Amino acid sequence: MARDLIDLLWRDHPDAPRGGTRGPQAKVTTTQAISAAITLADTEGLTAVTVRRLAADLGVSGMALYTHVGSRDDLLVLMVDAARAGRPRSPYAGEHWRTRVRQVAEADLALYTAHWWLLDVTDQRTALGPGTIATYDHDLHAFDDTALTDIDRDAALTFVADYTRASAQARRPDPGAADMAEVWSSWHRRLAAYLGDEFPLARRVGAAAGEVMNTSYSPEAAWVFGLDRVLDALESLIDHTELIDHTER
Amino acid sequence: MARDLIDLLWRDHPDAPRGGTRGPQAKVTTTQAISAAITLADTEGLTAVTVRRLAADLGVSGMALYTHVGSRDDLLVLMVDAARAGRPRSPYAGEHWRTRVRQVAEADLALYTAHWWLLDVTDQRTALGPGTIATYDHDLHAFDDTALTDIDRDAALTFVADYTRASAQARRPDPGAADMAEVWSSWHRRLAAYLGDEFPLARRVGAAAGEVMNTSYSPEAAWVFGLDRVLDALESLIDHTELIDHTER
DNA sequence: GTATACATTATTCAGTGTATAGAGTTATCG
DNA sequence: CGATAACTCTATACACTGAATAATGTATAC
Repeated sequence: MARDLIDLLWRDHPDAPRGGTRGPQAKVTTTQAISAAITLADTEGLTAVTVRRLAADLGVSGMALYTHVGSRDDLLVLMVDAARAGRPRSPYAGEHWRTRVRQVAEADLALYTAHWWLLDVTDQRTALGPGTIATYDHDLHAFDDTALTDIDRDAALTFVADYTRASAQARRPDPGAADMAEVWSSWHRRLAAYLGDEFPLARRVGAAAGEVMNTSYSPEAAWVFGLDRVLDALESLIDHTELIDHTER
Repeated sequence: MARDLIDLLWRDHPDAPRGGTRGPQAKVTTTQAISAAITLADTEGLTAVTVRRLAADLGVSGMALYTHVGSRDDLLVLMVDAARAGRPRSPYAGEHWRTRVRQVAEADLALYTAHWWLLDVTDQRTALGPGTIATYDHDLHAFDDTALTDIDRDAALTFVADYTRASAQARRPDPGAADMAEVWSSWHRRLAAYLGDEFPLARRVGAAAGEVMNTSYSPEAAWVFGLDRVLDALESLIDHTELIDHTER
C-alpha cells in the first residue's frame, strides 16, 4: 500500500481507495497501527512511539509498518486526527454563546488531558483530516447566535484554542518534574548566592507563585478564571460587532 | 570542565567557578559555542544544531564540545538564556500599565521573531538563568502601579506571555510552507471530493480565513487586536482588585 | 498453472547523542 | 629541573533513530 496521507486520513470514507484483494492478508490495519500508537503515546509519551517499538507492540517487524502508514510523520498526523475524531461533539447545552464556547474549551482541555502528546505535534497537515474538520465545524457553531464575520469567528475560535493550549501546556504533568525538584534542591543554594540582593521583585513574586504551585493552589481555579477573562475579551468584540451591525444597516 | 548547568548559566558572575589555568588553551569558550549555536539555529533551525555540526562550525571535533557544555539539552537552555539576556529591557516609556505591558509583549514578540527556535525549547531549567530572571523581573515591573497581589501579578504576566507565544507560533514562517502549498495543490481536489456537501460552515469560514491569510491580511493587525483583547481582560482583573483593595481597608 | 499484486522480512545506511580511553599541553609542586 | 596533576581535545565505539532496498513468501486473477 503506502497510500497518500490524505487517503489514509479519509480511509473510512466510501470513496477512499481500498487495497486490492490479492496477496496475503495483512496482519495489521492502518487503524490498528494508529490506535496502538495512541495508547503507546498515552502511556509512555510520544518519544516512545518509534517505528521499531510500535511494530514490536503490534507483533510485526519494523518495515511492515510502512505498508500501512507511509512515514512516521504521517503517523503522527493520523494519530492527531484520530484523537480529535474521538472528542465529544455533543449538541450544545446552553443557548448563550458564552456557555457554548466554555463547553468547547473544556472539551478541548479534556482532550489534551487525555492525550498530552497532542501538544507535541505541530504538523499543519492535520487540518486535512475528517476528525479535525468535524471538530472545527462543531466548534465554529458555538458562535452561531453572534453577529461575528467569518474571519472574526475564526479568529475568536483561535483565541480560545490558543488559551486552552497554553493552559494545557501549563498543567501538563512534566515527566521531568521529579528531576526538576532534584535540580532545584541541589542548585537553589548556589542560585541564591548568584542572585545576591538583585531582582527583589522577581524573587518575591516567583517565590509566591512557586509556593502556590506546590501547595493548596487549584489549577482548576486558574483555568476557570482565565477562561472567564478570555470570554470577557470576546464579549467586547462580539458586542462591538453587533453594534456596528445595527448602526450600519 | 563540564561544569554544572547552573554555573554555566552564571558564568559571567564574579563568583562563578572558573576553569583552572593548567592545560592547553581552549580553542573555544562556552560563550562562543552558545553564540555559534544561536546563529546556526537562526539560519537553519534548531534541528540543524547537532553536536557534530556545531563542532564543525567551530573548527573542533565533536566531543570537544562536551568540555564546554555538558550536554545538548544544557546547550539549549544556555541558548535560550543568552537570547533572553539580549532582549531589550529598557526603562518603560509610558506611565500607564497598559502601555508598559504592551511594550513587554512587543519586546517578547520581537525576540521570538528574531529566534523562532525559542518556541521549540520547553526545558524548565531556563528559569534558573540570569537572562531569564532579569527579563522576568523587568516584565513584572510593568504592573507596578496596579494593586495586583504577587500571585495575580505572576498570573497576569503569564497570561500575556502565553498570548504572545501563541501569536508567535501562528506567525512563524513555516519552513514547510512551500511543502504545504504543494500538498494543498495536489490534494485539495481529493479533499473536496471527500468533503462533499458536509460541514458547510467549516468550509466557508476556513476558506475566508485561508484567503485572508494569503492576501492583503495583516498579521500585525490581528496581533494588535488580540493584544488589546488581552489587555481588556487584564483591565477587568486589575479594576476588580483595586475595588476590593479600597473597600476592604 | 502461471502471472500479478501484495505483505512482510532482514539487511543496510546515514544520522543522532554520548561514554570511554587515550594523546597532547601546560602550570604547579618537590 | 623533573615529575605530577590538571586540563583540552580527539578517535573510536555503542545504542539508538527513521528509512531505502531487495528478497521472500502468499494470496488472488487470468
